[in-house]
Amino acid sequence: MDIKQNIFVAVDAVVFGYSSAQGLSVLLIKRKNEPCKGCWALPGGFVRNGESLEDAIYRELHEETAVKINYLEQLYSFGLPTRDPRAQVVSVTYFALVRPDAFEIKANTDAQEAQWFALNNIKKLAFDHHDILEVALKRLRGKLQYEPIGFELLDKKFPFSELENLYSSVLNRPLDRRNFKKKIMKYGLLDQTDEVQKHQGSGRPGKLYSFNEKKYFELKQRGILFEI
Amino acid sequence: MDIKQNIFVAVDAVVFGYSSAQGLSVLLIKRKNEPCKGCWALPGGFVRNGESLEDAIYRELHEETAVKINYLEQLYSFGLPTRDPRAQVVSVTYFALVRPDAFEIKANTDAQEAQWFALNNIKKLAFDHHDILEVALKRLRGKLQYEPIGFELLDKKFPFSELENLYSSVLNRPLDRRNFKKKIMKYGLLDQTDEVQKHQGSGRPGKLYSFNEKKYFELKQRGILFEI
DNA sequence: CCAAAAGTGTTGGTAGTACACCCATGA
DNA sequence: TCATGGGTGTACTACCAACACTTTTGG
Repeated sequence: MDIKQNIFVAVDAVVFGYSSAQGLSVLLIKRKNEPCKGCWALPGGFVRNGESLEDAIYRELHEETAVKINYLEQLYSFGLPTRDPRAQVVSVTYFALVRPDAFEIKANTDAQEAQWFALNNIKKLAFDHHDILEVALKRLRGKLQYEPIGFELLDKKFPFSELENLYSSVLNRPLDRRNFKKKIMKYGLLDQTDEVQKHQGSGRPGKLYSFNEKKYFELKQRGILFEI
Repeated sequence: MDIKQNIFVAVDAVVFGYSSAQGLSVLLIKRKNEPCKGCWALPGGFVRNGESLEDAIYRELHEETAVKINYLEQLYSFGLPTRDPRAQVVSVTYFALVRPDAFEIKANTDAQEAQWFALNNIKKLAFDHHDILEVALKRLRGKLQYEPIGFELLDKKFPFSELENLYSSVLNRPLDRRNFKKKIMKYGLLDQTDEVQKHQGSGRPGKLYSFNEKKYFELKQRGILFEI
C-alpha cells in the first residue's frame, strides 16, 4: 500500500453488570500508563496486526478484567482526531453484558485494577469514554424494550421480581407488577422452574424462572420480536 | 506511540435512493484501481491524517459521486483481517439517504463511473461490500418502522401514495392505504399543501404533503417516537 | 402477629385491522 | 366513457393501562 496513514485502531468495551443491590454497574479499569495514568477508563486497547476487531476486544477484556462475557455486540466507532492526545486513534467500541456471578474480577496486564462502579457513581473517565458510556446506555435502554436482552444480565434462574427491578431501574420508571408479568409471559420465553428463591431477607420467596432460548430463536425466525 | 500497527482505516457508505419507478436503489462506483479494478463497489476510501471519520466519508462521497446527501449516520465497522487482500483495513461504514433529485451524478477522482443500481439488480461487489449492503438494508428496514426516516428519501413535497409505495416496497409487503394513512397522520408530522401532483400519467392527481420537522423535534424531545 | 415481598383478575378505553365504494383526471 | 389511481369511514377485535387484596415467609 502506498498511502501514509498515521492512524491507530483500538477497541474499547462498555461492560454492564446488574444486581438489585447495586443497580446497573459498569466495569472500569485504572490506567497504569500515560496518558491519564491512574484515571478510570473503559477496558480496551490496540488491535494487533492480523487480529479481528472481535478477537481484539475479547483478548483485551480477558487480559484486563478476566470477566466472563455473556453478550457482546459492536456499539459505535469514535474517530475524532483529538480524542487521544498521543495520536489519532479510531476506537471501535463494544457493548457487553455479564451475569451477576461475574462480579468477581481480577486485574492483570494493562490495568492496576479493574472495578465495578454503580452508574450513578461514575468518576471522570479518560479520553472520550464518557461519551462512549452515554451511547452504550442509550443502546441498552433501547434494546431492553424490543429485544429480550435483559436476561443476559441475570442468573440462569431468577425470581420474577429481579427482572422487574432490572427493567424498572434501567428504564428509570416504575412498572406495574401485574402488567409487566403479563407482557413478558405473553411471549412464552420464560419457563417457571420448581425452585424458589432462598434467604432473601424477609417476605415471601419468589418462584424462579429461566429464559427459554429455543423459543426465542423460533420467535426470531418468524420475525416476531418482543416489546415492552 | 511505541506500537507497530499495520492497520489502515477506511470509510465506505451505502447510499440509498428511491423512486417509485426504480424502487430502492444503491449508489455504486466502478473501481479504477487494483485490486478489483473495474468491479462495482461502495463509494469510500482511506481516512486522511487529522481527518474525522465523518469528514472523510463526506469528502469521499463528494469526490467520487458529487451526490447531495440528505441523511447520514454511522452503520457498522468491518475489520476482518482478510477483507482486503492488500493489507488489514478496518472500514467504518455509513448509511446515507438522498432525495430523488440527487439521482443525477457525476464521476470523478477515484471512480471511472458512479451509477445507481436498483436493489434487485446488484452485481457482484468488491471486497465484503455485499455484507455491508446487507447490514445497511436491515438498518433501513428497521429504522423505517420506528423513525420517520422515509421522508429523507422523498422530495420536500410528495403525494401520499409515494410514501406508501416507499414503505411497501422497502418492507416488502402490501399496506392498506387507509390504515397506513391513519397511522402516519396520527403523529401530525405531515402538512397537507394546497398543491397537487402534476402529469403522473393517468388517474386522479394526489395532493402533496410535506414533512414538518419542527413537530418532529417536539415529539422526539418528548421521547415519543413513531411506529408503523 | 407483624412486616415484607410475591402472587393474582377484571374492567374500560384505545388503537389496530379488515374491508369497498366513489371521485378526479387523461386518453 | 373508460381506465387509472386517489380519497375516504365503520365495525370488530385485541391489546394496554389502571387498579387492591390475599398469601407466604422470617423475625
